[in-house]
Amino acid sequence: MSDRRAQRHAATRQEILDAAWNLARSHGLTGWSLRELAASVGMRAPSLYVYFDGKDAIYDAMFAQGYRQLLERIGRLPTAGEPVEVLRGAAREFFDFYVEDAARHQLLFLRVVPGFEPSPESYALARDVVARLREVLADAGLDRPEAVDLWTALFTGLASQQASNDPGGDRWQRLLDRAVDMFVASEAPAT
Amino acid sequence: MSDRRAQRHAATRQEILDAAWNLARSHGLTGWSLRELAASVGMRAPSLYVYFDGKDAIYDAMFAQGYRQLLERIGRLPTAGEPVEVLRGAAREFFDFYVEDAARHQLLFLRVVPGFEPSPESYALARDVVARLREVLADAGLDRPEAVDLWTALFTGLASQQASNDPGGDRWQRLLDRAVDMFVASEAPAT
DNA sequence: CGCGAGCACGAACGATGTTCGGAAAAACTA
DNA sequence: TAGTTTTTCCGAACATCGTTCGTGCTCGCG
Repeated sequence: MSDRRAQRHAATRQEILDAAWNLARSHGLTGWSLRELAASVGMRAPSLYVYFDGKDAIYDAMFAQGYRQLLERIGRLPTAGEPVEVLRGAAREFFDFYVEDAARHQLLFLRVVPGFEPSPESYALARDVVARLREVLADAGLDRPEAVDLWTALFTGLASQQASNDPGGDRWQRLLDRAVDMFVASEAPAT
Repeated sequence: MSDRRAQRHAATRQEILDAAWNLARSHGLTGWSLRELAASVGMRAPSLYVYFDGKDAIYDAMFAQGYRQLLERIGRLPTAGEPVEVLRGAAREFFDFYVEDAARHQLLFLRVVPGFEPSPESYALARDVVARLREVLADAGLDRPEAVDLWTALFTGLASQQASNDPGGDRWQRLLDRAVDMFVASEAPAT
């Protein structure tokens, strides 16, 4: 029952989400209003409350969608091969994901939206990403518990810097490889 | 001439800034209004425009003040001694500064305030910090140009994680030392 | 047909940052 | 001291924001 309705419901929800992403990319993650978003899908602001409980619920859906995208990308990462090459591939994948959409990076990894806290269900997706990353690092020989913390801190910070600094050619590529070298070097000769 | 006036002016500006920091610490960096801030210093909102051009100007003054504090702290860092110990001291100083005031960390290193861009004069202070950090790292043997980028990315990221995760005893201390080890290890045996 | 559920809207509320004009107070000048 | 100018402060108001309420509208189903 109510199949048609549920389908139309979901479709329009996705249209609103897509429009919200477009606004976030063009006007900044928090630089758009519900009235603008509604207008961009041919509605008025109150009608959005049929599909979402409020603006924070929209951010929450975007948060979940972003982490689902990341989960899919790192799920395709090859874990076999030379460890340092595996790590370089992972580093590049993370960095690209961070950099290719500044608004998404701010929503997922920085805490840019003033009142917003992700829901438990959305936050679980974020923890899935950390778990998957831990697998990748462990397969490459980085099995210490703090490796994943250092890794995420480093690459989140690097991506933030790239967003605010000038893109100096292949500078970031070299920086990435050097960061991976740092990880590998710290693992090899230590205790 | 107009000494008395200028002095009172500056004093009240500082009172407003202090009250803004208190509000930022208790209600969140963006969780306060001009009306609240004015009330906390015995004024009404429009009167704040005598001392600041608007809310962003207040954020800008806070931004400059925060970087002046950091500049003073890292200016006192000892640069003589065993390199790894110098680096550990610097790491601890940076991390402590980041962590001891979450609102300040968000204002200075993350881009949490929606419309705010620091003024050129305030941004120059941020570049002074980077320059000073470059000196410290170079004195300790880390003189590659990308060292400072990796350093700031790593510690900004670690501080952000600490702010959102649970404080697990001396876990962060070990993480810091391990990060410094990573830097030193990457410098010693490489090219 | 009638009816109930889902959808969309206008109007409005409280709160926000900001502007304007005028009143009070302070500082300076003669 | 008296007059004038500058500085400080505030009430009122504006546009915009997220959000709520009440009301129609349009379907599909009996």
